Amino acid sequence: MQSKDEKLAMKAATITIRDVAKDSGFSSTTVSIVLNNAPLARYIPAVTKKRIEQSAKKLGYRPNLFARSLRSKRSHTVGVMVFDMTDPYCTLVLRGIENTLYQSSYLPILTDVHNERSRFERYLEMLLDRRVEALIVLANWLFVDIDVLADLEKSSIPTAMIGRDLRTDSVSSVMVDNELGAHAALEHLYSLGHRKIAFIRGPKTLADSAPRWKGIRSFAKSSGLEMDSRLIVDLPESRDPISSFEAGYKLTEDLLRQKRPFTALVAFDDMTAFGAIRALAKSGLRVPEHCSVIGFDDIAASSLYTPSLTTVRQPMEVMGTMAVSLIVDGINAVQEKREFSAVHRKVAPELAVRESTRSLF
Amino acid sequence: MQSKDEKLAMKAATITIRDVAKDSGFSSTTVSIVLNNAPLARYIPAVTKKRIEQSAKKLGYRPNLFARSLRSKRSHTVGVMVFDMTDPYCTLVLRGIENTLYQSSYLPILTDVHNERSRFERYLEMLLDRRVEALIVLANWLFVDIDVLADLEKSSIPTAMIGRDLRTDSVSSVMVDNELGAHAALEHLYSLGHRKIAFIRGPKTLADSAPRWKGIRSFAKSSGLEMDSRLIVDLPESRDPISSFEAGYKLTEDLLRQKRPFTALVAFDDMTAFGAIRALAKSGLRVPEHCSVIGFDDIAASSLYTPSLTTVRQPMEVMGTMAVSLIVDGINAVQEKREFSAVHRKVAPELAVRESTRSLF
DNA sequence: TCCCGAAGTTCGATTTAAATG
DNA sequence: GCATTTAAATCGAACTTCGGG
Repeated sequence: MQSKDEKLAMKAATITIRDVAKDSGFSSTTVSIVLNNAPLARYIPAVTKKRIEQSAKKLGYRPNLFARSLRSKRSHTVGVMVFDMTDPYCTLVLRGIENTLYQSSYLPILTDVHNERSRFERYLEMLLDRRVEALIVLANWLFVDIDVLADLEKSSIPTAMIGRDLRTDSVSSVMVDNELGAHAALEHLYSLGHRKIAFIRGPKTLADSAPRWKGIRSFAKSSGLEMDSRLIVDLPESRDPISSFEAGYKLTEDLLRQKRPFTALVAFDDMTAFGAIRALAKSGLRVPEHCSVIGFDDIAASSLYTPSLTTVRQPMEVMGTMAVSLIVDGINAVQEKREFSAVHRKVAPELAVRESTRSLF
Repeated sequence: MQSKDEKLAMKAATITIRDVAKDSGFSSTTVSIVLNNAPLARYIPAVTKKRIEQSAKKLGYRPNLFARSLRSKRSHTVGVMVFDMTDPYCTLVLRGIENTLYQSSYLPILTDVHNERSRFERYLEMLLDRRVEALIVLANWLFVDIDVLADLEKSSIPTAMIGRDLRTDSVSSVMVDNELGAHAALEHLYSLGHRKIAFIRGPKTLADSAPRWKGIRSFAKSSGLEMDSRLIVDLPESRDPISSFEAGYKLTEDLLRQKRPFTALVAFDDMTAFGAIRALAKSGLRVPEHCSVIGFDDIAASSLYTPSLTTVRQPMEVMGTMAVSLIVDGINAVQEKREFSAVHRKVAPELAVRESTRSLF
């Protein structure tokens, strides 16, 4: 009894292909062929097509995507896994992802892993259950975790990772060239006449730390710059990106207490730079008058800071776009049963010179 | 020929309920009942259950959600529409949404409308086609747009809007109490001894502007504070939240040029405050030594700024959580065929006193 | 009536195979 | 054989109905 009423109500609310068939006077097969412009549509006369299209529009027909996906095994959906949404680094990358996906008519399912293994696994399962056609992993601030990669590999759908370079041929990656960026940062300070330079390096376990330091070393070597090991400190390991602000503050205080003069400071990233600037200010040191500071990333806040922060910009929006185009290629390859192998892209950063560094000349 | 091979390959890759039925020796009906722990499962002996569960686990069975959704008409998915993803205001709200959704096993589909009508409409259509069970709209920095509301209303699924107060009983809303917040901001400055105060108001067309100004007026009236109309300026209308930084900078320069002294400045939001601080610095005025500055929102950058920004905090994560719990209630009501009407929540902001304001006493 | 299990229908669209003139 | 159209099978799970003990 109730079910009869329901059915009527449903019919009123949701128009199926059969309703269009009935209204137009053709079979649902023909309607499907016409509306999807399938190969067979070649044989269908224009009048028929018009009649069907009019009925569809009149009734406001919208195909049921569950039914369609059930048959086609496609979801037109992409899973996006972010390791920490509150990291300011994410925002622009996400916009790049969203924007490019939009153009390809895919929809992103966004998950935030909170840097937790269990969340990662549960989310991965949920996404796979929903048959996302590809995966984009934003591995900002992620510590070495081989297992994560293994989980990803066995998922066997096109996957791109942003922010880590990998040596796999199953997972693509998009990375900034950390070495180049750090090299450019130090070169910038050197060209402004700075010779006594302090360094706050990244946490040892963070993938970005080593290449950035390598870039620093390489410039120092080629220019003959002497580095004072007492002016080199390391960020502690932490799961929380905000903590690099606090650590930057504390480490800068430590540096100042040593009374070894320095005229410039290279921070591991922008957050660390902000912490350093705060510590300098607390000691009555102004940036850039008393000390130049340079960061890395160019998060949104950096250009808003007073002084605005000189930094090495990661082209985040572009990186998001690149990741999407990689996985879209992957999806197409899968669709056409072609082989495809992972691609590893390293993008060049760009020096953003602003107010926090000044020339000594 | 190819299809035969395909079928075999598929069978190997994707295990259906029938495979479990075959393996366990029971019918697919029984398997379904057991694995879903349906009401009828009461009657099924433990041995049978165990056998079926073991088969399912052994084969790695995962139910096909398309098929399930097709029958149940449920997607376990929620659409999230953000008007501008790059607005720093979004991040924490999104985390609140994600986090709460996670606990209810819903997945968010994130869309970024870029403040464009056409994108809004296309995305709304896409989300509805995917049968999202509810909608959360993050209407930060959105200008009055009646049509948007109308579109939302006719979608007839539970909808919550964050950042706008509405007078509808079809769309719920979660808002900060702007009036209270602005009142508290001015009260704070007044209690520190400030009497000559400049104001940068929000754009006239932005919904938040009027109530915030009302809060200012109400405190001024009750305390007898005199306001100098030449120290009151308005942000221009713009689609881009970053622009409030630039406008804040420019307007503060204008204020300073007037040579009418002021010891404190109330900015419409944190971005505006950052712009103001930059302009003050350019004129050699230090914050808070020469001028106190207070913002509104408490975006992530505010506590990282030097000086750290005193501001009125919107409990953004909580607001995200509230929106989710409203729409989850809505979903449950729909499921149980209960009536439900929109709820309008106004949450109290909290004054975050930091370094950018100081006492004159 | 209670317990256990299976056959068959349904959800809505796509596709194959086949039937018309 | 050709243009035009359609009945029937399919995708995978869930639910309704029914039968035997």
